[in-house]
Amino acid sequence: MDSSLLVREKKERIYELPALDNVVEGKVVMRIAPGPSGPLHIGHTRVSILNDEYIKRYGGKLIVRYEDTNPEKIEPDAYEMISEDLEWLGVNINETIIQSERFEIYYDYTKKLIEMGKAYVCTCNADHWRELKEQKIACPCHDLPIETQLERYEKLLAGEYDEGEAVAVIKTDLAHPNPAVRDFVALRIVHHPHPRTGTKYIAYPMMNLSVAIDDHLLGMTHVIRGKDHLNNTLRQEYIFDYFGWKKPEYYHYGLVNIPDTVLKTSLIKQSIKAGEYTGWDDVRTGTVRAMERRGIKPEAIRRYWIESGMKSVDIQFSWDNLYGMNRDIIDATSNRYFFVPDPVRYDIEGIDVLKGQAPLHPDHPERGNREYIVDGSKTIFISADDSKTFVETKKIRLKDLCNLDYSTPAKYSGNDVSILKHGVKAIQWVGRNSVKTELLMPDGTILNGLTENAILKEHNNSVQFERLGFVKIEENTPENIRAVFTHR
RNA sequence: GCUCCUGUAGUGUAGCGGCCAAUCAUGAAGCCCUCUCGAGGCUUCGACACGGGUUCAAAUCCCGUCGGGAGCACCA
Repeated sequence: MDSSLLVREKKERIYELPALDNVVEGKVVMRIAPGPSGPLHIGHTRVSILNDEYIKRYGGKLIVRYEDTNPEKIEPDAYEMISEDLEWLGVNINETIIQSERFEIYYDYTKKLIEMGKAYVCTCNADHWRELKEQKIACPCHDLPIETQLERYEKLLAGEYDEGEAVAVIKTDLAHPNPAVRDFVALRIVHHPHPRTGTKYIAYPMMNLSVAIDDHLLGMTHVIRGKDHLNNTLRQEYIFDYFGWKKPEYYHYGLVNIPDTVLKTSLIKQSIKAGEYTGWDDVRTGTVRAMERRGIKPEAIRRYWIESGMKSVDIQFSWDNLYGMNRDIIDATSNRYFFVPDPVRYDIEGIDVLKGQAPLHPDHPERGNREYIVDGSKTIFISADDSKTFVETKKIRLKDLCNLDYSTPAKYSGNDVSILKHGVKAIQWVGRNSVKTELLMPDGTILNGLTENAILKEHNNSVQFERLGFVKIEENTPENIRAVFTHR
């Protein structure tokens, strides 16, 4: 019997996002709708990539819509930062909309809803109103005549109410079994100045109002959002139904739990202010800018989210998986160099001059070599950790140079590579002509050390420090090298 | 409390009633290779939450239990 028949064929799996429903090729309109409270973080990249992938697949238009309807939570720089982040991610934006420029539109539609008897202006105490809702009871304002509602509405827009004194409310179904969808606020009063419109407006739309109106007006055909918006979708659908608008296809992906990462923009902002973080790109945060700084490629992030799909199950984000994908991308392009953290000096005796060479990349010899000449006092540095090993094992190999026996100074012990087979360790080293280097680690600490000077000719900013891991170079001068650790 | 979403290996994912003694990636372990703790090659580990149904046949359909998550904001 032919045993090869028993071997199962290995299937390559192609990762593809699920097809969208009701697609008209070339006519798909989708949006990314960030609140400009800070730059994007890794969690935001999912919806960005998904939308971008679908528009690339079907053709159409991707709109970025800044949802700046809460003046108290706006970071004025965020608009610019978010657009930079999206560009870095490779997300192609066709149109940009800013909601704070569209308040009049929201006011008009709210007025129409009041005229239709589908909205009211409520002057009740907020807590009381909420309690009534919980008991499925209409507040006294709910059923006032439309004329009264309109009068109140004019007063609301004109600023005759103070904060908390009045809100415009969309009627849904007070008897709805789901308490989350019963009557929701559409407009509220805020006196806090808006970074873009100042004090021009005091009636601020709530997201369910502005989102529903804009999704319709901008012609959204498909909407992808996190599962946390499920109830908001239900609320927004009331507005669509009242106006008889065609609803987009909605998709809700599951929540992403991102472990060991600071994501909350308000916290990051606070830490920056306190001088604890160096900025929005501080490597201890999960911002897109921090990813970029650490040498994570946008292609890796994209692949990660495509492979994760769009299911509504809650998922656990895995840095290991992302690093694996990133390693796939940068390994071939990253040349190898020796970096020695916490250097310990050794002089070598027993030979006049040492020569050696190492490939820039072991899998790509055509790229050439790093050439080594060590003479004079034959001074080299190895890391404190390796030095400890040297003291213990009495024998070590300086990779691509020579073997050493322990003593002070160290003793040259030939250049027979085969000692590696007998358990001797090959370690990285640098000579006197090495460059002072700071390596920033993901926990914010700095590893000080020396890097071989061949790195000065490196143009690519992702390289691998042998036996340590991949790093991204931020500064590369004969005086100083600054690098950020990417991953192993 | 009410409402909604959801349960396939450590993590993510494929599966859409028979092709499933369940895919792929990542991870972990081992071996080979390599002058890196990288890459590559090979091998191994590891999952259908549970209980009932329906059916000739269930990971796949139905019901229940249990578990995870979200919402019930004058935030987005």
